[in-house]
Amino acid sequence: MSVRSDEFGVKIMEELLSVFKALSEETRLRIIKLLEQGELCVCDITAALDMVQPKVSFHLSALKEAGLIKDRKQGKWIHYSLNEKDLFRRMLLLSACERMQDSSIAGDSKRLKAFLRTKNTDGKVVSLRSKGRCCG
Amino acid sequence: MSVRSDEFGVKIMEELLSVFKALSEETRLRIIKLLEQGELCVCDITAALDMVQPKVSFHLSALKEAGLIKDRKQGKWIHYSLNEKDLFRRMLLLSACERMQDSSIAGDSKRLKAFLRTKNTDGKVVSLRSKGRCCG
DNA sequence: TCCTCATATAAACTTATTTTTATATGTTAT
DNA sequence: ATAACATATAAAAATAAGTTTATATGAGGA
Repeated sequence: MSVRSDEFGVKIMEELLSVFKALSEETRLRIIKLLEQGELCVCDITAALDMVQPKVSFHLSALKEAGLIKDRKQGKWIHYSLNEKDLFRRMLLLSACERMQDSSIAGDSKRLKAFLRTKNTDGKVVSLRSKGRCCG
Repeated sequence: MSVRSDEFGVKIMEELLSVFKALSEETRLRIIKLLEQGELCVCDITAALDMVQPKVSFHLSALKEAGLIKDRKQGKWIHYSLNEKDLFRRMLLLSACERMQDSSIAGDSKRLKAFLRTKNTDGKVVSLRSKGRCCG
């Protein structure tokens, strides 16, 4: 039982724990459910959940730390999306999302859609590469 | 959106959370890994983990509450085992156990085996229905 | 350059979870 | 009946996680 193999073991356990911990909080599950529909930036998620932005950032960082989501920087914005690279995480994300098809999170999706509408109809056409405003 | 369906949704979310929360603690993952080998009573697990008994009971109750393990009373003893009824939980238990094949938990299994040996060789034959001592 | 926006980070605070220690409950052996 | 044992539970103490409020950073636009 070498030091090296012990450290390897500890890492595996810590990784496993960080994934389950990330999934064991309601806000984070709601974020995951929102991201099921595709890439979203922080202000989208903040609007959908109707929460203050640092709170959302806090949870996004836990999810990212656990390897469940990834981010993509684009100018001022950071777009988050589900991390589909790893099969284990993918399975967890899928089965969690599958279970969350209920009315308790319907409001999130509703608010998201409303917010995305205002983003695209405030006079400026917002394309993927646009430099316009992100939040209405 | 009736009250009934809201309550239903809340229950689903809470159930999902309780399962992930149960899996997001190291002691509990170690217990699950031990139970992979089969039914164990509290004193077995306590010896294997080298922890105080109320701590083990505390974590067992969290796992049971989440539906991940079940118990069976037999005289003075309570035997715990993985709950294989539900497919989702079964998948989680399996994939968690699969990942825990490392040296950081090898000691648990080693201590368990040593403890089980003393249980069966302290002069009394301990059968399944035995009324003898459980702990050496 | 200066201002605004999107997001992150830090510090103080609040809440939740875990651990410990002590004790209760129920079972079997004497 | 009494004692020993296996386990649970409760209360207090310790630790961890989440929330809030304020501020920092870095990118565009004016």
